[in-house]
Amino acid sequence: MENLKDLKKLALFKGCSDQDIARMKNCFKAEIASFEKGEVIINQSSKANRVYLIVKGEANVEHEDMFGNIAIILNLKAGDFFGLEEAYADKNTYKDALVSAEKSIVASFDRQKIISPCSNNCLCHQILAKDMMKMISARSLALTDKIKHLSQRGIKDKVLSYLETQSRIAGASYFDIPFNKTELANYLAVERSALSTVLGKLKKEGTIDFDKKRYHIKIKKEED
Amino acid sequence: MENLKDLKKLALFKGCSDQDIARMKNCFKAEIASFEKGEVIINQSSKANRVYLIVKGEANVEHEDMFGNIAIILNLKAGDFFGLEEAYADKNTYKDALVSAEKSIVASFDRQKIISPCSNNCLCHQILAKDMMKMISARSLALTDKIKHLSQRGIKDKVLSYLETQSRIAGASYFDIPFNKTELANYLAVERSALSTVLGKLKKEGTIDFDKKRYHIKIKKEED
DNA sequence: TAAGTTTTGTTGTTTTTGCAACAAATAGGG
DNA sequence: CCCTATTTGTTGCAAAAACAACAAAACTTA
Repeated sequence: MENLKDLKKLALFKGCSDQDIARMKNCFKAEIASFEKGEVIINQSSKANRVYLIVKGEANVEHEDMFGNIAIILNLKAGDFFGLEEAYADKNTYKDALVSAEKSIVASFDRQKIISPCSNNCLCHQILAKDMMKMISARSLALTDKIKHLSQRGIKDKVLSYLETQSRIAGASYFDIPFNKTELANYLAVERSALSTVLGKLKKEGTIDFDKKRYHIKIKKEED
Repeated sequence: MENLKDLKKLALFKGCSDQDIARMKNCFKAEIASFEKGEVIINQSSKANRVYLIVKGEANVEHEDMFGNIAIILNLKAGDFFGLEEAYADKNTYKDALVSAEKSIVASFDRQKIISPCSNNCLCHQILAKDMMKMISARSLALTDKIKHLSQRGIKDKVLSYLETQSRIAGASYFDIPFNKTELANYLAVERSALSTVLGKLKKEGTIDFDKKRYHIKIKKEED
């Protein structure tokens, strides 16, 4: 199984030997599958009995509301989990779907095995537990960030809030974002065409510049 | 310290004896303080070296953006934590403020002590660790819910999304929400007066009814 | 490179929201 | 019970966003 080397690339398993990983795969009843862009990895409202790990590629957590509108809740990259929260919080269905955003490899594990302490106490299972805690916390903070963007009045403030955060994360005024314009509109929960108009205005004003997925904040609004 | 009996009321300490709690208070370098409505418990951007537990009353996690607008990110009740995510994710400043929403009692603990395993392994410290995991996960799911509401286009859809979720949580078509109209407008990140108008329209239409903080969903929109 | 598909930009119309100012209702305190 | 502060509802106006429909550009791939 050559997927093993993809697993080993993840920071999550940095201290683990091949044997460790093989044992954990067995211990967690791991399964690995690959998906094409746009393929649904797990459906909204389905039974939450496994935990998913993005091994390679990207996937989006998406929510479809009662009118059929789809919102991208979160963009997951290699090393990110889906379904961990449901496992720990004892929820038995997923409220959102997981959709492959590009060609991806996804591992899944038995939910119960993941959250309970390991019987044959392998060295890195403890580390894994701590890492998962860290990841859930980080995700929670990321969600808070997204709420901050969505709480802005108006598209202009929303997009600037988002871009400033991305800029801060990148530590530079030039940075790439993981969304194209359509996806960004979904992420910010605004009309794509309206977003396009606002972006064009900001570019003309000289506040920002962008090309494809690369952005540049030229004028940073000063804090009060 | 009569606050001890408030602590004991929390589900968090359900299995713990007085001695257990006393020992943990010592072990975690606990401090307890009370706050009036509107009082700031912890300021946005301050050093994240403690973890806060709402012992009694309610507090809101609030974020002030660069223009001075304040958004209520989350409403915390007795038993809820603030700052746990920062502790686990190794962030050293809080991105949001914690503000007492009514008369409240808040305990705080040493961040490092909370996230590392207990030296004198008290029975319930392990349980506590698992409970915290559960709470962080539950919060993450709550944030996802909020994102779902904020992602709705228009105030009408936002408020209906929120009310339906509250109804589902309550398991009834009649339910109380923890916000007054002004707070609800903040939570949903919309103009208070516009929200008022929309609520009035929904009431007149016969879709919902409400009085004070009690709401009733009369007509449930069918799924597609 | 030509054809088809996807993404992005543009524009005009309609609807909704934000905003501001004010009035009515409610809650809280002496 | 009255006074005051807070909350809630209302209205008109201006601004912004949703929506729809289309055009241009960019990316695929045969």
